[in-house]
Amino acid sequence: MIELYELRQFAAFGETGTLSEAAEKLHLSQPAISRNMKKLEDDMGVTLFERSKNKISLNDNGQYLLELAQKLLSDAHDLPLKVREHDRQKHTISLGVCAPAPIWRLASLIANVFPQMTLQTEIDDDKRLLSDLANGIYQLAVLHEKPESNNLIVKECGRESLMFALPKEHRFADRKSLSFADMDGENILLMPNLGFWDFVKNEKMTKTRFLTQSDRYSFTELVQASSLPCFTSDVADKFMEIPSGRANIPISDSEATVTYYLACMADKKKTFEPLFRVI
Amino acid sequence: MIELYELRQFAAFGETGTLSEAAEKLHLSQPAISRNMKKLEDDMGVTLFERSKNKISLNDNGQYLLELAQKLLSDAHDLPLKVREHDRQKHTISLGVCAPAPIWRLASLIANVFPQMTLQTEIDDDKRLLSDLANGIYQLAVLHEKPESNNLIVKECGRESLMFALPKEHRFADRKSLSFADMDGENILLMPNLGFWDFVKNEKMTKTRFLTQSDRYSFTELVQASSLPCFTSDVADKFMEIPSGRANIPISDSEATVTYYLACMADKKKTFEPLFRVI
DNA sequence: CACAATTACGAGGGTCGTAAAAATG
DNA sequence: CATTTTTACGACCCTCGTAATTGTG
Repeated sequence: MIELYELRQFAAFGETGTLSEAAEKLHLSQPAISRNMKKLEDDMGVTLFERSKNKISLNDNGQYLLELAQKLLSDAHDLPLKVREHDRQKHTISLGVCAPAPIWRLASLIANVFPQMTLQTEIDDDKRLLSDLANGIYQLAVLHEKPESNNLIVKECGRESLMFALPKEHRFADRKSLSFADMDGENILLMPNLGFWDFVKNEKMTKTRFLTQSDRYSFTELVQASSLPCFTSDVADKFMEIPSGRANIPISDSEATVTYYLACMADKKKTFEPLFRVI
Repeated sequence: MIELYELRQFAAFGETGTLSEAAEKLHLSQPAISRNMKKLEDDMGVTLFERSKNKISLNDNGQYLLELAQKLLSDAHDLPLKVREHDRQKHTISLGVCAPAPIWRLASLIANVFPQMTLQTEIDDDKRLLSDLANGIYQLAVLHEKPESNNLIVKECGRESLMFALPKEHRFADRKSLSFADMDGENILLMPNLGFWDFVKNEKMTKTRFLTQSDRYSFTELVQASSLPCFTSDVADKFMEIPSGRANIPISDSEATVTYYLACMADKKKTFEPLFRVI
């Protein structure tokens, strides 16, 4: 019977070129490797080595076995990792979202309903969210358009209205509302990874120069220090620490207000029913 | 370190359902399996079993590991077989042919030029022969159309002219030549696996009813006993035992005479040069 | 009470290391 | 003569088996 330790030694030899180095690599003695290579050769039933009196090297069969052995050893190495990953998946809920805001409320709800589970969130677009929900990468997804599929369980989970956060001295600071067009062309601070909200940047405010700052902490610092407009929303206003001294002006465009929908596959209805009930 | 013997025991348990049966299957004692399953579980770092006091079964992780382990064990099992097959390939020349006739002469030539090699032949159509030649399944191929590719070494290796072998009492037995059309509609004995010659059956003699007999010995028996026409060729006439008492009538159609071409990949020119020289 | 799993302990196989020999450049 | 492989021999690890224990249907 072939055992992995033999293949490990064989691979070590194949990678080092001499029995001595292989032995050193594996913290074994040369004779041990020498013996086991003979045994391996015997088990394989064909020659694996070119042997001269004080030199040994792989022949064609050996080269071939080396490839196979490396593949097998790699698979064997991954085995515990895969099983642990499989186990970990059982204790994590993977949530895909189309924008950051829905996470804030859902995170605490999920933590309450499934106290022993850890939450893993990822931002992606609606299309990918739906397909990755179907193939099991996500157990839950938050979309901004109500999906029409009868193997999904769907429930509204909040709305969000985008606003401009303007410094008091801004010329529009006392407006009751603004449109995207009103502000288009200004320099605006922007936090990236806004999910589907990126469409504003790409479609509604094409003339605007956006200054992005990826780190969330740095971003709030920047907002405090700067006199540039930035975005906020009613949801952000409730859940996040808002830069003081700014006027939050609602955005009049219909696209600035969205409804979020939480979805899971129908076959997981029972699992997530407790969550859907408290939303 | 995980070893295969542990996975073998785990797989045996997974397939039998109880430690006792697994032990019996592997000719081991239950305690041995019990211990090793604990060790395996320990090495994996997650629980693999549902344990009650006198019942043990796979949990979800265990089920998952079972799949992975079976795959790995299967790969490990194949390892010596693959290496032996690889070794065998070094001692065999694989020859693809488009029809049986070229084999007869080539077989003895190859045996003379490469005495230590064994010859393996297979019949296939020209298209497959060329692609399988390129991807290394064949080292040599015999085609009936001269291939135009500059990474091939090609040389003519004989011609073959198809003939009808008619019993003396057949109405055409004293003809000097016949066309496919002349004989179309008769009942004809046919040996299958004729390679590209099948086009005759499929295109030239569509009205004919062919009686096939796959075994070569039975076929010659049948030919002796029967008074039905059959095919032969000038090459077959030279190399095979020909049914006596038959008239061999050449076929006048141009398609009934072909030239065969032996080909190998250009990078094997040196290997097969001795063979090409004697053709 | 038959059957399954676990625990405890001793036996044995096989893998390892040390030492020595042989061969090479 | 340093380096490498192979052979020989003894030690020890580790896996196995037997026997006993516990628990279940």
